[in-house]
Amino acid sequence: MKYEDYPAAAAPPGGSNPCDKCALRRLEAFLPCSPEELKTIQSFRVGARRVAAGGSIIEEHRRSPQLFTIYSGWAFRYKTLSDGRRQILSFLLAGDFLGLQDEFADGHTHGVAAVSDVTLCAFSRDRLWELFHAQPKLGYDITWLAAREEKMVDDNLVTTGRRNASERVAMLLMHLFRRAQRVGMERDGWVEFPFNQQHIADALGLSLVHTNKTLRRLQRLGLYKIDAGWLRIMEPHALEALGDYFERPIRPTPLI
Amino acid sequence: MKYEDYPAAAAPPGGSNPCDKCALRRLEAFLPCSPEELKTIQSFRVGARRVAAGGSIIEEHRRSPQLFTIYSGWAFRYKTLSDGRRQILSFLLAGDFLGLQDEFADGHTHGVAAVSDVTLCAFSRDRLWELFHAQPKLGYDITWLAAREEKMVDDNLVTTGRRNASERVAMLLMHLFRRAQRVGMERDGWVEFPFNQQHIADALGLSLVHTNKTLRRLQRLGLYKIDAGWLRIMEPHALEALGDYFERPIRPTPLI
DNA sequence: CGGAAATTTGAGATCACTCAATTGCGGTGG
DNA sequence: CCACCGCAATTGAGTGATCTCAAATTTCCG
Repeated sequence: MKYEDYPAAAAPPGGSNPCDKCALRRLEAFLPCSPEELKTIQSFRVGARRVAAGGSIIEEHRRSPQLFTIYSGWAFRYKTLSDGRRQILSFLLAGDFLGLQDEFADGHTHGVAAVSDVTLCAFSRDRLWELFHAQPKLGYDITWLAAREEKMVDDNLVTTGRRNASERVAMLLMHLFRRAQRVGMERDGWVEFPFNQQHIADALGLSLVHTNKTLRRLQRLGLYKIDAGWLRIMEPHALEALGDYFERPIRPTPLI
Repeated sequence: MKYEDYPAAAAPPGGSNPCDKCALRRLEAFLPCSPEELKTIQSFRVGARRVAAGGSIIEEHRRSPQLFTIYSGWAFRYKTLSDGRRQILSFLLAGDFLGLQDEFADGHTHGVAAVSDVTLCAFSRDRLWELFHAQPKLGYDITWLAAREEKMVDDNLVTTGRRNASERVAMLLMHLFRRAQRVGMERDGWVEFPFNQQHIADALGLSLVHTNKTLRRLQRLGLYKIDAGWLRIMEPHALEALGDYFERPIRPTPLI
């Protein structure tokens, strides 16, 4: 695995001292961070990266030399079986930290791909241990993020294992909407929604055709609207009840 | 949440200085640990707990005041929907660390129940942060364990989302066998297998009846045997190929 | 030995899948 | 400006895997 295999780091978003000025840190969704921690994060950071919609962020069977925090855009983690069946494990958006699993498993974890154009902050994997050592608090925070991500996968597992098609779709729409809302992506009740039906099918463990039919049914019931890549939830309570999924207000989380 | 709600800690397995003498630490599956780390772990430890087969280790909607490492026996993490449908998220056995998710989510994560009789080492949740602070290496190890657990849930999600019934069963049998083998539970090719078909169905997202029929089919093909609560894999290659699941030798992991 | 729980089997219903064709839409070249 | 292309979305039809219901049968346990 060589660094050169990766595109050169682009200019980090936000100028020369980006972590200070990072727009994400102004959101209520994220916990404040001491100047000292910020400095450590900054030194851990090696640059930014931009991946076009549809592009690959981490190859499925390769170990990325970097860890990332998503700055903007939607991505997803996935695994494929040898005959091509694909399962999306979870979706990622601003503030999500990725690449950690690779640290502890010898490759063969999961791939990450961009749905929309994605901007990422890149961190040096080599210095991860150093980070834990220098600032135990940041280590604790990373554990926090890992636990939070696992909780999301747990939820998805319940969905594919025990919910029927309508319930799955209802739950996913609410889940994605709420998460986007949380990081300030809502505009007049609409949220950017760059997913196609194949993404949804692969996330829910359904076929493309059945996903389409289910999506249409809920749309005809007036529960949600999708227009030109934007999503609006018309009947949040109905969708939550249908999916038996009640997202409680999420506590602020750390931002690395 | 009061401590009194929990049964009093029983005598820790292994005597008065158990972490030193812990039988698990002699296994190749676990990384060695410096005397200093061991001392910190020891001080973090508040006792042991024993839960009878079928008993509850962590209630689904309550925050456990303790974290645990499994010392012996099989357990599982699960979630239930409001109408009672249950999904098993993952199985736990010796060396697995549990209760971490609760640290970062306000309850409402998952329940943990014992399949066989289970013995656990209990740790004080209050002192978790202190542990990260005092021994960053142990914090790093806990993150490692969290990432490893997430990887298992990822695998299960692929299973319920994209594998058919036979593939699911094949993959689960191999998975459980290999994990038990890894921590020294194999005896003459057999491994203790205290699960009933409802457990398997709930883990795989199948109905009980269909699980039974699938299990029988694979058994009639001579791929495995179950006898008096013990499992033997007769055709590992066939099961691995069927499940498209090839467990690679797992690296030694930390043991907290 | 008796009773409860777990397993097994059969039968019919249903949800989700596959195959196949059509429609809608944005982009592109003439 | 329009015909044409490719991809995503949509719809229909028939199939099949899995589910539910129901009833044995076996195993476990007191």
